[in-house]
Amino acid sequence: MAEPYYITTAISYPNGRPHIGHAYEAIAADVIARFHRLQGKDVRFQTGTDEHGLKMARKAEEQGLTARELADEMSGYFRDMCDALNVSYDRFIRTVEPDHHAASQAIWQRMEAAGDLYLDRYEGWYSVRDEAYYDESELVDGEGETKLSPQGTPVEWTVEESWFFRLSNYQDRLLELLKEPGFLEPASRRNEMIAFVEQGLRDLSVSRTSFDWGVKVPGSDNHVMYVWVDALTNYLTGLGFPDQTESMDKFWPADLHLIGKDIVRFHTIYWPAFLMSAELPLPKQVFGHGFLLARSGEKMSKSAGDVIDPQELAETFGVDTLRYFLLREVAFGKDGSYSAEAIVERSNGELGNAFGNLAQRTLGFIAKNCDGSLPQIFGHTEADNALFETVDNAINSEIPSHFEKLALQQGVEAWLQAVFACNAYIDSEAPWTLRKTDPERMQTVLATLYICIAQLAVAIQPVIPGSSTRLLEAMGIAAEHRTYAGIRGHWYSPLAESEFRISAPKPLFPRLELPESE
RNA sequence: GGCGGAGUAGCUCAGGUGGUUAGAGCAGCGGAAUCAUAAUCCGCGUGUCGGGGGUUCAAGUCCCUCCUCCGCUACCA
Repeated sequence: MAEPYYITTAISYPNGRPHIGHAYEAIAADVIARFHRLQGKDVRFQTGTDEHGLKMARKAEEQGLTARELADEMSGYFRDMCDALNVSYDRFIRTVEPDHHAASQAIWQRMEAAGDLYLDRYEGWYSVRDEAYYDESELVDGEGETKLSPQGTPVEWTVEESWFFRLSNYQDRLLELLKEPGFLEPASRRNEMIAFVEQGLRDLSVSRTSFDWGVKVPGSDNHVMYVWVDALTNYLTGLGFPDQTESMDKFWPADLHLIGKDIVRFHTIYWPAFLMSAELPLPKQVFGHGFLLARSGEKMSKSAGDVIDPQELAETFGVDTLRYFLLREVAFGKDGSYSAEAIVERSNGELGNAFGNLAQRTLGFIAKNCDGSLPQIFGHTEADNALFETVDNAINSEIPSHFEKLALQQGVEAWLQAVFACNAYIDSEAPWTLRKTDPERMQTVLATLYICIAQLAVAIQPVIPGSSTRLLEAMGIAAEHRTYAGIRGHWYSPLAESEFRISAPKPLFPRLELPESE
């Protein structure tokens, strides 16, 4: 039975349209999911939207909609984005779905049974305008005796009945967990969370009575759960929790929660504590990726107002080009920047000139000079074997080990180096000269390239699935050979001896021009 | 304020536990080739490794200090 692998993105809060940051996370998760599928694993990949909470309720009110109507509309945009970006999720979850409410109430009841929930009062300085409580230390003095929030809005001492979670009970176990190497990556985030726990954990207010757009607290109908309690539970809902389903057995605990660096605390402190309380296994790894900044250095977020529609970017530059760019340009885990110039440069330089053109010149040459039949092999030289070794080392060792460690940028870099090696090889072997001087050697050189190109196309499938598949189909590579293991097998000679004929190839990555409007 | 991270070629960045002439990609310059999406290949870098001080036979790599930028410092998500 294939090894299971469960990966999730954070679920997006759809109080605005998807922006490039959402696209980045979805694409990165998709690349990881596709990579593990190619490794032969049984992958489950979940993404979705987190639709409860005060902000959604308020937004709906502003627009004269019910919260549900707004959620339905907005969630659709996120799903459309995933589909447009070729994100291969197994389930797109919505927290408004009945099974999710059931799952959230079930985990609540388990936490309650463990004695970790109690009813008390939450009091503090509340800003109506900010809809947030502030700590005494954060307040600034206003005119006279008044206190103001850090945003300068008025605050008043407010008391609200609330359920609390005994987060403080889990301090020691959380510290141990956070210190486990690998649980929280990249490591730069680890110290922050350790410091957070070490300063002492207060119990967490986990219900609200001031609005009702959320999951009802079992037995306390006037309370809805704090959105994070229900949001985090989505990772279980998708597997059928609380039922002891086959999926639960197989996929829980999750192998990877891929999230943005801004919500690391919720995933590495609150979530593990909830799971400990509910006596459920903990996720194996949480990875907090960085933010995408516009070249100007500003954060591409909905609040900044500089929303760039990812689907528009995909239409302008191509889905695969956008996917490739995001992985190649940004060191995974760090912040990165994007610009039309940078996308065009990467696409033309690496996808078009290096890889696309390699395929084009090789396949075109074969189509023109071998009557469309695949060339024969008349014994390999040292140069051939050196190239095979380079490519094999890339696809069998470097790329997988980098991807395994979520060093996605370096994985793509290793792939590109192998592409460069193929271009150097074709130049030094010069089949266009051999055509006149040594036709047999020419065939061997072309066959060598054919094999290497197919291997490179397979290796880069997770990143540019559409283009890779198109190329592999044009090359006659059967679906069962389009895996890391399959493409290293013995497929070339049978293919060459088959009825397969290659036709004149079409450019894989057309040359891009910089859009006028940028 | 406290804790943590970063400052390396024009640009983007690599450089575990200190050790031969500090590296890569892009851009730039020169050359080769002409199969190909005018794409490719080869060659070319005297950089105060943020400033200053120190330890050491030897420091980008350790210690001290200063400057600049960034992250975290709980109940919006």
